[in-house]
Formats: sequence, C-alpha cells, structure tokens
Amino acid sequence: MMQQDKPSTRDAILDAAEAVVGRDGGARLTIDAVVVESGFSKGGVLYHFPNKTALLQAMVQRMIEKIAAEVGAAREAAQAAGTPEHVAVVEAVLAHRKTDSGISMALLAASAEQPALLDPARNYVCDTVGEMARNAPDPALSAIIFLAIDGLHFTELLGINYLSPEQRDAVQARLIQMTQEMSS
Amino acid sequence: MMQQDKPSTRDAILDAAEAVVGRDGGARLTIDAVVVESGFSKGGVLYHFPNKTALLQAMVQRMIEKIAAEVGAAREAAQAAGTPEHVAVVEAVLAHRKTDSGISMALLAASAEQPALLDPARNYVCDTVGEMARNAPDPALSAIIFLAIDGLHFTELLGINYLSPEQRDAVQARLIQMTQEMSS
DNA sequence: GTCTATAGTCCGATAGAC
DNA sequence: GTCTATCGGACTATAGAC
Repeated sequence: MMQQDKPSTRDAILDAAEAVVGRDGGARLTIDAVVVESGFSKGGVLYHFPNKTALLQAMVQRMIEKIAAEVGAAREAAQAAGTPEHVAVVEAVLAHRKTDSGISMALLAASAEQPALLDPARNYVCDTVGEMARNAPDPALSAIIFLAIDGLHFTELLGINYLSPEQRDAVQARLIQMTQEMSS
Repeated sequence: MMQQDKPSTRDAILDAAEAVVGRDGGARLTIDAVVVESGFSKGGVLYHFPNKTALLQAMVQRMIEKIAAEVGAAREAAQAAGTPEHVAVVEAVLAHRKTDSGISMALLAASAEQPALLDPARNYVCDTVGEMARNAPDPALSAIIFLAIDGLHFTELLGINYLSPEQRDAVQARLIQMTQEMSS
C-alpha cells in the first residue's frame, strides 16, 4: 500500500500543489498552476500523476497520514503515561487546527465534484473517532465533543466566526475539561 | 433591499438551479445545465442573472431566508408559549437538517471559488447564533451545542458518518436535553 | 523521466434578431 | 424579455521528441 521509492519529484509536486491551493484557493488548483509552481513541465507532472484526480487523491492521502501520525503519537504517549486516551486525542485534534492553511477547504471543494475523493478520510475518521466515541463511558457526550470540534474546524474553515477568538479558546478549554470529567 | 416585482421566471430559474445541484452535484451546476433544466434559453437566463455569481448569490440568499423564517417562527412561538427560546432554536435548526438535499454542499463548493458568496450566511449566523450563545446562561456550553449541531450538519453533508442513525438520534436528543437543563 | 506542442472539450459571456 | 449563434478563454489530456 505504501510505496516509498522516490519521494523527491512526487513530493515536490505535492508541495507545489499545496502552495497553490493555500495561496490562490481551490478553484485555482489547476495542473498548469502546479506546473508553474513546481518548476517542472506539464508532461513531467502528468507522468507522476496521470490525471488531476490522482493528484487530488495523493493530496488527501498525505493529509490523512499527517493527522493520523499526530493522533497516533498522542495516543501512544497517553498509554505510556497512563492518562486517558480520550483527552489526548481531543487535544491532538484541537492542536492540529492551527497547522492547516486552507488546504482542507480546497479538498472539500474538490470532493463536491468527486465524492469518492473523501473515501480515505471517511474511513479513517470512522475507524478512529467512531470507535472512540462508541467505547467512551458516555458515548453520546463523547460524540458531541467530537462533533463540536468538527464544528470548530468547519466554521473556522468557512470564516463563519460567530465566536470571538477568546470564546473559541474558552470553548476549547471546556471541551478538554468535559473530556477529562467523562474519562475519570 | 427586497424587490418582489416578478417572482415567476426568476424563481423558476432558481428552482431549476436547485434541481440540478440536488441531482447532479455542485460541479455540474453550470449555466447550460440550468438552461436545459429550466427550459429557458441561455440568453433568457443570463438576462435575469447577468453572470454565474449573481445566480449563486441569489441561491444563497434564498436559502438563508428560508432558514431565517423557520428559526424566527420557532422563536416567536417560544416567546408566546413562555418556553425557553434556546430550546426552540436548537430544535428548529436540528429539524432543518432533513429538508436540505445537498444544496448546501454545492454552495459550499462554490464558496471555495468566491468566499464572498457566504457573506450573507456569515452575517446571519453571527447575528443570531452568536448573540444567542453570548446571552446564554452558560455561553461556552451554548456555543458547544451550536458547534455540535454544525458538526452534525457538515459530517452528514460530507457523508462522514462515524455515527449510526441511532447514535445521531441519541446525540440530537441529548443536545436538546442539555439545552433545556442549561435554560432552566 | 522529462520536455514541447497541441488536440479536444467545456464553459461563461456577448451580440444582435425578434 | 426571450431567443439563436458564436466568440474567446481555460482546462485536461495525449503524442512524440529528447
């Protein structure tokens, strides 16, 4: 499943794609733009990614792997420390919020064209978050906490800020607190 | 601000646009598709909406007016009945979930191209939800409830169902319960 | 593996008749 | 106010040289 052989060009193209999307938005994510940004030629780019869909899939996969790594590390650290995994995961997911600069918005937009693009993301979320919520002491409350985090992400992504930064911080702290109370 | 003069053709075109988007998805929402769906000609459609952006803006506005009407009615009913407004609004927003058939997904995708498209939605949400959360007995908890509802909407919209329908119902009931406890 | 050049498609928008 | 016809631009993808 994981082929590692040549990260150089392929990853450089993906970096360029993310740069385009972060700077110009999802609609401007065209193969030509990636070509210009990466410095490679069109034929070169299309050699590594036979079509635009393949490029988008690779972008999604990369993002999932990044998040999965962060969450996975948090869970292992919590297990080692003997602290509740739930709290660690909530904190990790909340922390990830800052690293994403509009890239998810582009992938969101792209998934409107091709819903299958989000399949890997769906699978990952169902496997991890769904399992955690079901195994929680209070499944409904756990689900609400994860859903609220989703709400934070999406409203922030869309610029729907009905909460001030201070209120967002307060909400974040409260979510962690609720998770701790539930886990104890 | 509101011009009502001739709802006939204009609304028919908007209906056609919603039909296209609900059936074929946001990427297929092209002027030509709306032309075919509505039965009018391209020139005729572009007479009422000089460009595609104008069409999208009108779609957004229409949707907001619909939601605002539902929420407004719920608030008035609650005031008349002397029950907590918070509960009524939460119930109304949760109920609205079923009426939307993928149209918001299209507008979401469109907003990736033109972020300004969502400005009316941003304003409405900030004015109503933001105010309610701030005036609640427990602002942070109120915000979390609204955010969780947002999470429900978006995850459903994207097909990220880490919750079974039964779990979603349980979450929904729990959210209403939390709102009642907070408002009492 | 990377390049140039170009074919072929789709879409938004305009012009002008009726 | 509604129509037909068409332009010009942007994009994906392919073919073939190096």
